[in-house]
Amino acid sequence: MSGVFGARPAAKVLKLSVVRKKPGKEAAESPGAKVRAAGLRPTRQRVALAGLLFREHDRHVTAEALHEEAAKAGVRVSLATVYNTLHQFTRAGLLNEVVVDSGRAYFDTNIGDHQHFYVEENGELIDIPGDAIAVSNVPAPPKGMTVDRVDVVVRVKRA
Amino acid sequence: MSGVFGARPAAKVLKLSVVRKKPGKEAAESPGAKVRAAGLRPTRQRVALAGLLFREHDRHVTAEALHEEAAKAGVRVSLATVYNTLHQFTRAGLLNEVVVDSGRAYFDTNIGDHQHFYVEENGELIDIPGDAIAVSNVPAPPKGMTVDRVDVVVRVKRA
DNA sequence: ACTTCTCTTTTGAATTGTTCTAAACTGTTG
DNA sequence: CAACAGTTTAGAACAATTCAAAAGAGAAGT
Repeated sequence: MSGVFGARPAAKVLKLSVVRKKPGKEAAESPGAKVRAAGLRPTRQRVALAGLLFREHDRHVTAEALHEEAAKAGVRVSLATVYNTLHQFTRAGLLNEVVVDSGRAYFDTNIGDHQHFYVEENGELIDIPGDAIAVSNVPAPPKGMTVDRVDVVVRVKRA
Repeated sequence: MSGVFGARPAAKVLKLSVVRKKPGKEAAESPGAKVRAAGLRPTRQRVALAGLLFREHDRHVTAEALHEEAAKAGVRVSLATVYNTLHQFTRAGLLNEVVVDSGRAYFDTNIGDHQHFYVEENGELIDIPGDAIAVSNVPAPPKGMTVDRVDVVVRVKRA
């Protein structure tokens, strides 16, 4: 693989390097700022992944999918790094892990309190607005335990 | 707008209940009968596994765990058969698959509508009485889709 | 710019949980 | 009890994820 900088047509490189701005406060936090705010070094791959992830507010990705997406965007990142990064972001509170399928992990850029529709047929995840669903009467957790969070998954299928 | 649960009109609060405890005839059904009733040949291994599984009313097992348990009980069954059997029982409505962890599948002998506490720390699953939790205002599923079921997982951790 | 220190990334192997395959086996029926 | 279809088995194959060792790259100091 050739070096990232220098040996490539300008268009591709530009897309990535233009993200370099420091003055003033951006309306939307820049990827770099987000990474830094999470207490992580803003490395090329973390910033790039953050850029892809937080472009939209409600994204649901698997590690594989993000890895592919990065590749298509011309970002060279190993799959292991994608996994590492997703977990680090999750630990840092930038992402939410959603469990809907034993077999693959989904990560959600929406970290607010909300729930999901899950279409098993094609593995699609759809957000349910946070204030839509209400769960009541959750019983007290077992002794010595506290509720970490309540996940609601509405499994849907073709009518 | 609450086009809840497919064709159900105007229901606002979903009671996730239907605790299905048969009053009189509890363990009346023999393992063999259960297997047969499910339309499966009562082979030695299926009957043995059914015997282990349905001894208690609320059991949560993984394939590995059941396989080990069988071994300890002196039943010689291959892991593949355990997997096959668990899936067949699930398809036949004798078991419920519970998704709480991307990585392993749990099977529950309680087939009534109910929910779970999940202790991530040790992978323990604890039943929440079926009529305890209520979920309200589930929005209408995407076009052409119907709600298959609503899963609620209360993740708990050491206080 | 150069060094050094530490944190990151990478590649590929290793693990884990689950499914597949082909051959051997066993209920059931005639 | 023969014959067939349904089952089981061991092990290979798989998919998703993690691990390990070595190379690479920020950050800070000089």
